[in-house]
Amino acid sequence: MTCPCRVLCLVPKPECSKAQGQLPRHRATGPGLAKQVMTLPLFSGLDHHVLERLMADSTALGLERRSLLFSAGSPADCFYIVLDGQVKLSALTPDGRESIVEVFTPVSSFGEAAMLSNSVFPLHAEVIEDATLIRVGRRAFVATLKSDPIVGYRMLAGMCRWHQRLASEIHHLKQIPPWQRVAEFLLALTDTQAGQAVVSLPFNKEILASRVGIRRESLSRVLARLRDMGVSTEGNSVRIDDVASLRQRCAAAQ
Amino acid sequence: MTCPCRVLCLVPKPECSKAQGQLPRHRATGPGLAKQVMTLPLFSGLDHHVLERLMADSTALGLERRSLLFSAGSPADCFYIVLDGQVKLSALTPDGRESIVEVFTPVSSFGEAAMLSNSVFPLHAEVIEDATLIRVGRRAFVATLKSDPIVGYRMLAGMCRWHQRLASEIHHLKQIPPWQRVAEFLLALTDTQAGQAVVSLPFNKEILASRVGIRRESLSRVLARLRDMGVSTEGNSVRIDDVASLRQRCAAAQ
DNA sequence: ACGTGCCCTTGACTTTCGTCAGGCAAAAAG
DNA sequence: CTTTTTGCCTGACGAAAGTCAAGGGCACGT
Repeated sequence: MTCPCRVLCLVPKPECSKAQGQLPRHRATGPGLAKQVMTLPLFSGLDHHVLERLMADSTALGLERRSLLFSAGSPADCFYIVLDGQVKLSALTPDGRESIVEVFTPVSSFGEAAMLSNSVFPLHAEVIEDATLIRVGRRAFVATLKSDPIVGYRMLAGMCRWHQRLASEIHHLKQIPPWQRVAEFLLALTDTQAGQAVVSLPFNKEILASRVGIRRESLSRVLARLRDMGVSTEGNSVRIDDVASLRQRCAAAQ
Repeated sequence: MTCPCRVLCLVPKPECSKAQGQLPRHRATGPGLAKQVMTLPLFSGLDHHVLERLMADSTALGLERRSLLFSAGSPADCFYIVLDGQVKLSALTPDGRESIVEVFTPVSSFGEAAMLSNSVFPLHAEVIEDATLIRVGRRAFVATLKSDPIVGYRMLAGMCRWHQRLASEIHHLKQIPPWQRVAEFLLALTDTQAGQAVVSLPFNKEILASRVGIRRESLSRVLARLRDMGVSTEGNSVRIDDVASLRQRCAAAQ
């Protein structure tokens, strides 16, 4: 279902009659929501009022698991921001198997590429965990972008930083062995620098395996092997006995 | 050595006293050069005069093999366009081994990310085949970018397309077995849809191996295996006996 | 209570990749 | 002309990932 509050009011104003807190299942509203959105690489460093102009014809969506957002080939007249839940982008291989390209968790965005290129979505997008999304319409976004040079500049810089991340992931996939990718993934989930840490996996192991580029059976084996290094898993929660030592092993091995 | 023509004149004007044809070992000059530069995703769809403003304080470089363009950590006050030759971007792993992140061949650009992010280069850049480059200075580029909204918009779209390419490469590395990545790399080098095709490798096999994410020994074995599928290699040239059939095998296997 | 589907794990087996080592040919350097 | 370097191939071996198959634990609905 579509959120009753069709037009987003990121920053409530006196003349705004839209009720706040209507985003289904989502905690932040108003300024809090804006703050979350600003953490996106695309929007980093932009002013509130610019953000409002960019998202002038955006709508909020509450979607249930298995909803199809769009499929490959459909026209890209918007892009999406994930506030809650999870959305999976996948491609269908020629023989009909599905290959998960990416999973988006809060707070992230996807589809800008297709929208700005004025083309169609190249992938399927499916909600895999009941989600709250913002659907950012093309018109206002592009209009704002064209009217203010600084906006484009900031967004460009943000995209560039994101590119570095992608490039480094490519580097990882090529040079780092799977067990280490798993270990580093786990380490990236915690802020603690030494001693023990407990992290909870942001998604199930099927998808985690896909993220690091191995089969789920292999992931099981890797996790079994990591047990010898003081990493114990139980359901969604993972306990790392000695963060520093694991970090060191990763650095040393490679 | 630095090109004697320090300031680029993409489109020669009456008052421009710089001699044309001074770019070492490079064929195109003036309008031809501009045409080449415009093929970059970053510049796609921009006008000539905008291009000139963007590149106002750019210089041409002729560099020999093994020249170090920049190393990780040095301030990013420019980016580079490869007109001729090859430049390798690499990282040094903790144990001192080198890992090649990317190789840039004509016509491509690199370093925009670091420059626009106002930070430092994260990688080493080394010329691996005598090269002709354009060094695009930060000042004029950013100034133009900030003054003209359309420029930023176009560049953003270009970056987004590039982003799709990176994302798809990540997908490949995760889901496609090495021999198939090699096969698809070869197939991507030719336009022919059926029958025989002869392609020449754009770089040596050490680097090709690095591109597809395997060791050079493995590449040798893969190429040996591909021989059974009608792919014969001899030095830099590769002959594919039946393009269509190889394509089909790639599609079927996965 | 029972069946069903989902998620995860494990074992046995196959395939492949990485590593170490050796060797060959052509080009470059002495 | 000899030596060195460079690029490439190949064999042997071990480690590791993929594949196939089976089974356990758990939540769910009936």
